[in-house]
Amino acid sequence: MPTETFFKLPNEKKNKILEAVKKEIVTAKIEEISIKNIVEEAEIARGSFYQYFQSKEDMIVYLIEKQMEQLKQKIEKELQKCDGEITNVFLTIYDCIIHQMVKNKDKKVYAKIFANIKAGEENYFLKPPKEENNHFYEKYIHKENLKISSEEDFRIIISIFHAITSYSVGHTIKTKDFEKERQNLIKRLSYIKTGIEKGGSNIC
Amino acid sequence: MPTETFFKLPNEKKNKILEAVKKEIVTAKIEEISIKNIVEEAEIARGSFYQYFQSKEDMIVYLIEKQMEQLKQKIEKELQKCDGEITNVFLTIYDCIIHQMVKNKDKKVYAKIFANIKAGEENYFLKPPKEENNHFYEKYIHKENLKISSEEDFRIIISIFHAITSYSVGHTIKTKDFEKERQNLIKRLSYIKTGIEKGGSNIC
DNA sequence: ATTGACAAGTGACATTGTGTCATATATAAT
DNA sequence: ATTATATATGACACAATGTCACTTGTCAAT
Repeated sequence: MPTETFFKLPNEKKNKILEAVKKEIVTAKIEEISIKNIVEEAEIARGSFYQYFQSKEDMIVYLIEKQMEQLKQKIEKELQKCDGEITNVFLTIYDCIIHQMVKNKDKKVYAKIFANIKAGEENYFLKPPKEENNHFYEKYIHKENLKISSEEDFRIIISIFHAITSYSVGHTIKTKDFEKERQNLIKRLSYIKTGIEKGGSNIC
Repeated sequence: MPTETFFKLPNEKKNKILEAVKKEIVTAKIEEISIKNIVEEAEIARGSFYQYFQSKEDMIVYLIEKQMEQLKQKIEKELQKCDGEITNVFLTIYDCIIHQMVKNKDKKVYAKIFANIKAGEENYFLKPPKEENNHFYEKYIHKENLKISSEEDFRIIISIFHAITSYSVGHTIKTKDFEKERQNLIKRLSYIKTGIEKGGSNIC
């Protein structure tokens, strides 16, 4: 987390710094992000940077979490309108993510973040389904049509959708073929649905 | 790729260098891998390192691909013994990967590699199912029981299994609860199977 | 055995970047 | 006006990278 000093900064200055950070994240490879470039761009002294952030890491993590918080809000907003059918829920989530990477003011930042999420890392946008997170999904997903006999089963099903959605996002970044990849996701969801839906035909 | 000079090196020296690289990969955070440490450990001059490798990147990529090649061979060997049932194929792949991270001489290297695979990156062990790769899977997977009406469908199904397996590997690294995560994967595979299998009951 | 030409090895060096700290400046508090 | 406290600064010590002019080793041709 940034220091109190940083948060007390006049908004204009704070924004100038954050914009400089974003510019650097977008421009450089993640591992080559340079504080030097950031302080030059933001027109602050090197020492000041360290008055605001503990370290480079600290700054990157803060910015990522900030962006992900915005994404999460967008997702929640969209999910209000969703019918609760599980495949639609995850398609909505996918659409939100892609929207941020295509239409958002900070689209390049989002793209960079998503391209750099690691397998063994916490995954901000869709947290892996732990107990606490379950009730986030419970709010939006109708469970009646699911082949589950326990909370555990529900968690497993969520994790399947989570994995497929993440995978599709990753591929979309790689191929940049948005139309095609969305169709592929729909097909994947459809396949899974037939398995998890009682009775189960193959419509999406 | 390393230079010709590197490949011409006596095996002993080559190994000493590779072991030094592995040690550094295991010890340091991926983005903090230091050539300084490597040349000290391997007892070669800094300049020599650059005679062998184009860059740090080049060296890391080479080592990762080398390890992944070994993994791939192990996977192929195990798949020979497999019955061709798609869930068993992917469970076998998962088991091979976990085996490398638990029992192999270079287990820590594998763990580090898998923990650092990014969403938007090529994924060495199980390449994303493109046309060329399909026939790798075709060799080992029986298609008769799958709900497919085209090659495209087959690819989609493979990608689902691919995503689930990757996800499970990622989680296993994170939780380190091997037993539990394997059970979870089996449940996931079982859920998916019911969807892709004609008729489809829920046995794994 | 000597030569010479090419391959391999070396470490000092220029460059770039990091995080710190003593000092300077601004702001608030009495 | 004076003191205290918070914020800003950039020079500095340190560390790592990649390069290059130079040394050393190898080996075929004479």
